[in-house]
Amino acid sequence: MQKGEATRELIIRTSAELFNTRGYYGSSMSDIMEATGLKKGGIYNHFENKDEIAFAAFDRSYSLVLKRFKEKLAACGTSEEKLRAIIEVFESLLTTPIVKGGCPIFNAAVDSVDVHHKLQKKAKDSVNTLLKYVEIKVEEGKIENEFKANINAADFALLLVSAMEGAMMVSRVNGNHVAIKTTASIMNNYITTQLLK
Amino acid sequence: MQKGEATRELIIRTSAELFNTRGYYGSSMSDIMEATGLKKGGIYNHFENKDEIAFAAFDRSYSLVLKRFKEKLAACGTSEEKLRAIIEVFESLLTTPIVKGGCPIFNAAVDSVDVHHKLQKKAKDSVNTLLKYVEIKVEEGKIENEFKANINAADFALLLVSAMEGAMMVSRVNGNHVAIKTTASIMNNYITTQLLK
DNA sequence: TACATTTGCGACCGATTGGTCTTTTAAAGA
DNA sequence: TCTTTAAAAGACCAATCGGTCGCAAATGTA
Repeated sequence: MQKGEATRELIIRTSAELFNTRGYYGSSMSDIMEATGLKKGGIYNHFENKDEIAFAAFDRSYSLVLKRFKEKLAACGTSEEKLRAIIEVFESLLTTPIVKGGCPIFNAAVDSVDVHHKLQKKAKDSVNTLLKYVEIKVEEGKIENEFKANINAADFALLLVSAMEGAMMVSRVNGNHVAIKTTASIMNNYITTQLLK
Repeated sequence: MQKGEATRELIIRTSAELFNTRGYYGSSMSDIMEATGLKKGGIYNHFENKDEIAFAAFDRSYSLVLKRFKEKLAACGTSEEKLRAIIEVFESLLTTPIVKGGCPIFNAAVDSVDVHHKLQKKAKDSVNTLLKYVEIKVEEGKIENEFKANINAADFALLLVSAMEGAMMVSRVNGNHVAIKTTASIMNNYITTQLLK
């Protein structure tokens, strides 16, 4: 009764990486079999179908990303520190990955758009939750009088997330960390010159 | 001897849209057959295999994107106008698409990373060409004395492209144009306050 | 140890994948 | 118009896709 749970988690952990690097259609059941070392029956004993594996894998990746954000930010005092920590976490998704292949949230979004309604719904909700999360941190900084009162929290959140995610794509395709690190430093500078009072 | 060329172009045009919306593995030969109205023989008469179709489709999309940039910018006088035109073109990739599904360059990059070496190479080169293209426009603006001398052209190009591409992903997954339009306006504002002398 | 239950194996399934090849059809050139 | 050449059709192929199921092995319980 606990062996099964361990196997289930092995499948989720393993396939999360597959899906995040190769995408939904790029990852076959055979790939999952090979990566886990299990055979068909061993996998379908724990999941109804491929979709259920993908959902479970996404849920795991998503919650781990959120967890990393929350843990990093828990150690921060000021809102400025929190925003800089957010940038650090984005960067860390490439440099010390939770799941290989960059940001699981955006990867799932790109991967699912127009081809997998249910996964797209999940990805969409997650993207917007992430945006809202950042927005709230900016809003808090305004309330705390750290940030200028006239800046638009939602707009800045969108810029920050878009820029970091876009830069992650550039870094991935180039196979190095130049773009993500450069963009991190640009955004940090933006905070200094535009946000701080 | 010219009918064949028309068919070839039909295949490229049709499959470019398929690949850009559903990705390489998400688009099957059957999909291409259905979308073009041709049968197997009619397609393989013009292309050796699926890869060759994907390459031709990408090349077409890529050159059309570059063409749109160049045409838009040709109508511009100042470097400021050119940068704002670049932002407009990014926005237009969603609002009045060359190929449905957003930016073909970044889509191909995301789609191919870790799964399709040859396509990734093409996408990588294209991404970096695009970055360099923007960088040069910024550099020109510095030379013309329109932009501040101390700004880093490559950095700004990276920020602009990353932010617009990231925002396009957000817009696509949300099924509206809010994110891309907002980011366009943010970047335009950035030009006004940070770049211009 | 004996038994019940969970877990995993692997042969098997129909459908679909990318791709080949021969035949038919249609378009060009003389 | 007649012939040559190009283009399209579609039957066919092996391999792989996601998925099922009966059975054996391992595990947990008494």
